[in-house]
Amino acid sequence: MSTDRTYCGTPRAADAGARATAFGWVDRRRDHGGLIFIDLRDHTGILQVVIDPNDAPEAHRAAREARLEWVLRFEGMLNMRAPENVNPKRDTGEVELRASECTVLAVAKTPPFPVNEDADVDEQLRLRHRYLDLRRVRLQRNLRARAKFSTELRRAMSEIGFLEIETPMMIRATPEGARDYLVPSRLFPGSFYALPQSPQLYKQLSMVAGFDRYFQLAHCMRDEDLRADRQPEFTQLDIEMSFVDEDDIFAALEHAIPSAWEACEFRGGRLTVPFPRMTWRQAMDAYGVDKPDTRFEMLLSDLTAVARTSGFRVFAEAVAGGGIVKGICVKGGDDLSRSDIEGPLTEVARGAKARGLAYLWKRADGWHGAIAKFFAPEELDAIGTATGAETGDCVLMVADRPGVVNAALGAVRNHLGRARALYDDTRIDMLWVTEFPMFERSEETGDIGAAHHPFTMIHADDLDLLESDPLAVRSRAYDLVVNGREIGSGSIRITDPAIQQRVLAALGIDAEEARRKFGFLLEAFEYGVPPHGGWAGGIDRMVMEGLGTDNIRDVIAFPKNQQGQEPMTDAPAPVDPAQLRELGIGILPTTPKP
RNA sequence: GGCCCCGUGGUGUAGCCUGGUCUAACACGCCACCCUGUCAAGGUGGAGAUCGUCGGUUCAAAUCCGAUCGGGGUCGCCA
Repeated sequence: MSTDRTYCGTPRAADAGARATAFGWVDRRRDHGGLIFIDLRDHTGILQVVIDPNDAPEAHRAAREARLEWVLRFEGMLNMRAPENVNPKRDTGEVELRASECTVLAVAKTPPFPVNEDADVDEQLRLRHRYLDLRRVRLQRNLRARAKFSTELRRAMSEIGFLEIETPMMIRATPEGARDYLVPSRLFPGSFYALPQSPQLYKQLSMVAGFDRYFQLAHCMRDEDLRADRQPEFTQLDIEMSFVDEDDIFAALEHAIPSAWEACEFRGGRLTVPFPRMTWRQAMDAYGVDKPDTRFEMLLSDLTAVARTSGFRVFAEAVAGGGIVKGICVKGGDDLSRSDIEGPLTEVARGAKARGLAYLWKRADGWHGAIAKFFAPEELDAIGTATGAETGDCVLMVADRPGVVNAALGAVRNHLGRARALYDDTRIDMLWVTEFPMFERSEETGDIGAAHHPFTMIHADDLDLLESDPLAVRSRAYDLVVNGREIGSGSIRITDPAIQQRVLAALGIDAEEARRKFGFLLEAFEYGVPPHGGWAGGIDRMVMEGLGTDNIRDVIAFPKNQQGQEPMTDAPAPVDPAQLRELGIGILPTTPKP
């Protein structure tokens, strides 16, 4: 049926004069009573078909019945259009197919939303008819871009000696990390597989097996609440390498990601390699966040010294209580009104738990603002010097615990960057953030947990702090950050059993528990483990960034909604009781709402 | 679980703040007829909405109040 098929988007002036057969969906029809024009659409584009009742009465009869989204086959002659009929808005606008035959391959109901235009439609409805949504130009483009990105990543990884190894989808539940999706075992009632949150342990075992350079476009599942950039199942570029340090891993990714990125012409962009590096400490100090958006300046400055001795009690008391004071300088911020600052900006700062936002304007005649009177002239000068404020600028300050100060100013900085358009939207800043802390304390429980994971190697200089001051220990974990978003993370792993044991001890995991949870990994390491490290990054998020969309569902063919349901197939759904019985599973009665 | 936003014909919106003139408007789509060079074709006519649901206030509710359901965003969560 498809021999000699002419794709709708392809014919050009040079093709005129040939017979052609085209297949596609009706994008639009214009029925003049006599002549009928049908815009025939496939994934390559749109071709105008003319059906003239004098030439082809049969075809005309068929075309008269046709409606939007019907599937048609046309046979005819590709003709040049008369000059006055050329449509310059369309790639195929110089030609048209003069139909001799028209075959209706399928009729279509009136679609529930327009397929032939990029209208905003309720997302639930789009998901219910995802096949129609995917038929639209935008998702066609997104998913084709994604496929190309994946293909190019595979090609680039293979090119530098990486081997793609598939790891299992049904594995042992991991005790740490996100909530697992469970799969019941029929042969072992009461026992469960888990779907992988990542192939972490398998890829490390591949290193023990001597595979040396592993990669996979790995599907991962995590049963956590969803966000605009988070789906319960997602795809990672997952890599692991033996006999390497950070430089080798960065170099591999600085080959693969830019190759794929540039092949896809994402944001017209070439990427500059190597990607800049910054330690976690530098990121926190200067940007207030561990995923800095380096597309614009407005760095955080430390004002603790000035604040300590100032007459502004809010500042002085914060410092006396062990807190810090930092500020950012908003260039040209003289246009920020008191209500701008006390309204939206303070709201942003409060969102990060800050109690308020202090502000000073530097004008030609000196410093202004409600708190200016609490500072001595030399203190104001010091603030100006530290923040780099000049006449016409505004300084915003927060005093609190270091964590709150950084988070609040970091959030205000990002907000202002966006609101004041401080960067060029086509710009792509990729950077490595290195030397993350090894441990962090849970706000809720107060317990110490692994910031990355328990197999992350300790920074060589900090080994001695492992027992005395674990929270000060730096790890050899790193993130890749793009325009202020984290898209992936990795680490050099621990392969020294003594260090591993000390890390587990710091986490409060004793030898017995360790054997129970990760015994197979620790045992494998006893048989000759190469030093190794790796990284994993979200393909979905990279493609989002590349295409400039904020919604992860726009780069996934069949995504779930925010409740984790798929409205098209209506999953999840109850199953037959017999199926449950076979698995030895009973359903508890749901707790009635009070 | 908390907070914020949204819910009006098939689709997208207006109307809601300031209740009555809403017997709910507009565009697209749909149906019929007319129309031989359009390309967001055009013309004429038509069908299609108890305004998410329930309750309350009122002489009167799309409009005000409460609850609830659905969707989205976000915080928690995501080693």
